Amino acid sequence: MSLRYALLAVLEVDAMSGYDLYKHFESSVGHVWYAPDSQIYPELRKMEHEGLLEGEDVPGGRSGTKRRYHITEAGKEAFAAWMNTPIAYQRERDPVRLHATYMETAEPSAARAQLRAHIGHHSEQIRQWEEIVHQIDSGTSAILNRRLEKTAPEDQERTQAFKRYAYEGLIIRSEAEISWAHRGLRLLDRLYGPETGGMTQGGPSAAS
Amino acid sequence: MSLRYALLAVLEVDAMSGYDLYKHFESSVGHVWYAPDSQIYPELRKMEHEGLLEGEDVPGGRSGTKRRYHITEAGKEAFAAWMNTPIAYQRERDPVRLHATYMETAEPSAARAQLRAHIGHHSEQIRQWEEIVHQIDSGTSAILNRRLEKTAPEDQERTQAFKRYAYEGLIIRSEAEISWAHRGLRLLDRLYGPETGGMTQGGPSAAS
DNA sequence: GAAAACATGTAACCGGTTACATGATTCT
DNA sequence: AGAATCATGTAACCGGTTACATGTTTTC
Repeated sequence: MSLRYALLAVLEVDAMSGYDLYKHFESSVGHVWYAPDSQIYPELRKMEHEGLLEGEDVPGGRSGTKRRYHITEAGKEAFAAWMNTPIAYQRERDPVRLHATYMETAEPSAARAQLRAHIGHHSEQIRQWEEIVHQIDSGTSAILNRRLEKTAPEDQERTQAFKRYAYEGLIIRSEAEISWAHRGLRLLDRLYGPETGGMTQGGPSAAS
Repeated sequence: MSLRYALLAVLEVDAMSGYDLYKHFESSVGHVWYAPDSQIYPELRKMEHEGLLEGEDVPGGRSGTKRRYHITEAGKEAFAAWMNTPIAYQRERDPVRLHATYMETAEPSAARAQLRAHIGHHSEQIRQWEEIVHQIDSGTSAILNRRLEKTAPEDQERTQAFKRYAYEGLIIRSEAEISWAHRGLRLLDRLYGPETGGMTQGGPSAAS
């Protein structure tokens, strides 16, 4: 249900085609709300039908025409209403914790691999997000700059601050995951003994 | 896709009816993987059809008969295979961060309410989970004890340790959310000034 | 006598995933 | 000439949500 608000958020800055939005999602909003093209196109049509957007065929694109959507007053209102409405919390459905709950039934090597993959995944995520935080701080984020151009000067600091704040949240979350996974690796060492039969010596030396 | 593994995990300890499982989900696995009864009943039928479970009508229940499912060898294998397979990470879809990204467009009071609700929600979660951790530690968790009865003595410590570990993960996660939300409240104070027009004085006094 | 718990479902719907389809254009 | 990019979709499927339906039995 959030896809449409992600789309509205982007379209508040600029009118765009479905393809533009799809590309946009790969680099900006997509970091917090992924959507494939096959979901974006029908959703745009639906939103147009509901009066949140207006589309017009412009002859710009490579192949004849493309459909450019711009946000309507109703669309702006819908977005503002969503922003001022508290989020409804979903009930827990956490595959990682479900898996961990029964780890005694897994092979220790598979459990270790799982936790290492968890660390790897979240480390990579943090790396990406920190890059973006850096771009936000240094004013080198093309997408944010585009948005700031359309923002009243007195609101620019806030716009920037909240973008940064959202990415900080992602980073904090992933850091918590990593520290939990390290704890899990130590637990595995305690319960099954330190890993045996490594291929090479000189693995991670004692570093807390 | 994880529902069936949650069901298999429970049925490894004991044969049960759909209703038993539904009740069970409210108190144990449901903490990491919620499922409503309307999803459990058809899934059990499906799993029976696929040979992971076998069901028999037993005349026990209040109203005539009930269908009791027990896990088959194929079911045990499917669960073991799942346990030894790394989890596939889903692409980001994070309503809280999506919301935070555009917080400059919300009314400051709504943004504050949002973050306070976030803190409230996760505080309550932590409270519940810590209670369970305490039950695990003190050996007063009926469900865990039931499982431990069926566990080989040399595996009991591990079983207990991983249950605790999973709940620790939930707690760590929520703690990270709370600290992020506090940071957000401080950010709101900085950007809009401290909250005005409170109804009562003597709100939260300076406590870090 | 009413409410809660036992017991099991169906049906409509929604959001999201994966795969397939098509065709032009621009870059290498 | 072939690959990548532009551009837009459809269709089948899956997992999950919400609401509705039904009837018994136990507890207050």
